[in-house]
Amino acid sequence: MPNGSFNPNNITLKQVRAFVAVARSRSFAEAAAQIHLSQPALSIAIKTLEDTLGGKLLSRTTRTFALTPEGESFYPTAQRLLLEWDHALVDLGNRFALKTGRITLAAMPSFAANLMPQALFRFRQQHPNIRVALHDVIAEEVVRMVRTGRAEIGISFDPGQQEDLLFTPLFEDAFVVVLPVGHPLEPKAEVDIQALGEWDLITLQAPSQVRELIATTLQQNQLRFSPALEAHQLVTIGRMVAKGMGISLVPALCQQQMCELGAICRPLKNNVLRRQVGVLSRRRYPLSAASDALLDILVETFADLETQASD
Amino acid sequence: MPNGSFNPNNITLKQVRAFVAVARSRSFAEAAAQIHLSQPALSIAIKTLEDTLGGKLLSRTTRTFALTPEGESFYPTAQRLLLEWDHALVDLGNRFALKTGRITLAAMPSFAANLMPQALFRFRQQHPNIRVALHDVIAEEVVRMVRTGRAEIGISFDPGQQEDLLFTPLFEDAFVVVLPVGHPLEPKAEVDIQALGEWDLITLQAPSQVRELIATTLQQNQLRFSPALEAHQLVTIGRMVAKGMGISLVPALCQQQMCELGAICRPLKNNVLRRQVGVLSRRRYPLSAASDALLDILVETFADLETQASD
DNA sequence: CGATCTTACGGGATTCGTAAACATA
DNA sequence: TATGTTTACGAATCCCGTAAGATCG
Repeated sequence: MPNGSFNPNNITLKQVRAFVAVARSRSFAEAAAQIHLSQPALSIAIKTLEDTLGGKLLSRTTRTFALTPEGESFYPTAQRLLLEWDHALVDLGNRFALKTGRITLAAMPSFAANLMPQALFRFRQQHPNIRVALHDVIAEEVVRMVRTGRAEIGISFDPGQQEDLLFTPLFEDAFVVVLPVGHPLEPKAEVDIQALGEWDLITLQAPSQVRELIATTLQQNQLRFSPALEAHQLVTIGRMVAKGMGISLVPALCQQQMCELGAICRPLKNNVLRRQVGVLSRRRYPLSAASDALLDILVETFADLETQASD
Repeated sequence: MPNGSFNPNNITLKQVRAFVAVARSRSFAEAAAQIHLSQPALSIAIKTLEDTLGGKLLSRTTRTFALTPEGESFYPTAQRLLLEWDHALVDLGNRFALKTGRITLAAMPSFAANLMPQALFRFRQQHPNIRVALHDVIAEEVVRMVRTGRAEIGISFDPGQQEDLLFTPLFEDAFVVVLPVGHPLEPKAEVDIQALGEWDLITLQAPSQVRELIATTLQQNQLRFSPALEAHQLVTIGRMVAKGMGISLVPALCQQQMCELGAICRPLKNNVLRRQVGVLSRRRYPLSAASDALLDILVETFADLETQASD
């Protein structure tokens, strides 16, 4: 009588859904309507399921209906598992549809403070239910976080060719000179890097690529790199410059921030100090749908951005 | 690009099994072999699943393999739910195959003590992994337990036509007279019911169908039913008879038990006191596969059993 | 006799495997 | 270039819906 081969692999979710529908409504006809199936189709689905299992789940005649003890014990289990399936699958669908999800990203402070807000604003307008955790850390830490997977994507300067990292360039950021109001260099539209030697330089304290880049570039121009003052935060540097304690070099990204702190920015002649800014991600580790969408927005918003100094 | 209609109902267990296999083995080829599918078939299964969900679960090229974040988060869930399904389905299959299960049955004491053991022995020989709980209670309680579902099947006298109960007759049990050794009636091969009036009668104390049946039958034969002694247990009655304190009437089922207690049994002339013994179950409540099997064995073992008194 | 489930059967969609094309390290 | 995945396509299977049949109360 039984099909012979009992194999749980052959059992279909549809069959179990059919069983649960029948068990719930206690009627084939009603259940068939509920799951959008003709009565005979449902009948066969149940029969096939029973044959595969090797016994009856329901005892039905034209006028009476009952679950067998086996059906009775399977019913709540089936119901629970179907619910869990649906929950898992719907959740997955929602992630792909960007209706839920979570992004962890890292960005260097200059970007995080000055450009990220507008990108995140657009992103959250389009996908209000995706949570975003933004880590604003120095460029080196951005790289580290992406490399170790603590951040899915990161924004930093180009870390160069890396076996395990992928860099998507956004734009080139030129460094600008930060001056106090009334500084002798203020009248110039552009500042020659050679002119910097005369003034006290204020730089970032921590060892960083930015600091290295400045040091290297100055040395390439026969200037000594001997910072008069050092600080950790851009804000501090801006304030010190504004107070007339010296001049500084910062990414053009920070120019508005510097102005707000009371300093003045001037571009370097020939853009002699510049660095590629872009999005970092892990090679061979695909992005989540949400991060992918954010990446799109970042590219769309900032690709080929002009970062020239201006008042 | 996506299929358009996201519907968890369309997702197949087979597809999820395919995904889990690929995620586990990190290779389409190996996974295909594991689940007995050709590589292309598996490829399509994954693709269909991804299309239905609306996004990628795996990122694969010919040389690299990785789960997407969505796939990564779905993998353990899918694995767990598949395991739970298999467990539930295998358990169900085992019940139908009588490799596991549990029966609760009730039987009146005369049957439970005298005939049930051999039936259960056969049953457990055939199905050693099915647990059996036997309630030996008086016939009325058997009926009550079956009626309320506390026992799936019961063995008792025919309770008569009942709306909610089904009675499967096994055999007819004739009552026998129980005498002490050396009693004046001992020489007779059969005892006329009229002869009983001269002796003290020992009966069951509790109100029961058996007691009622005896009372009614005696009265129909113009005899008074006034038990000299009453007891609760058959054993007690047997002992009292053996001691010469009176005679008794018990189902022929108990005859061996009575003999062992030192009493003697004689049939009643014309089998004037008899009752149908059979299996009780609930109408409209199908039996479990296990109970069904036990019912088969009961019928096979005891149908049309001869219960005549003999030494 | 009426309501309800099951069987019969033809059409359509799905799924499979083989073979060829394709893509990446 | 070699390995592993995807596309192409014909064949087999499965699944569904309509219509007729069976069954129990």
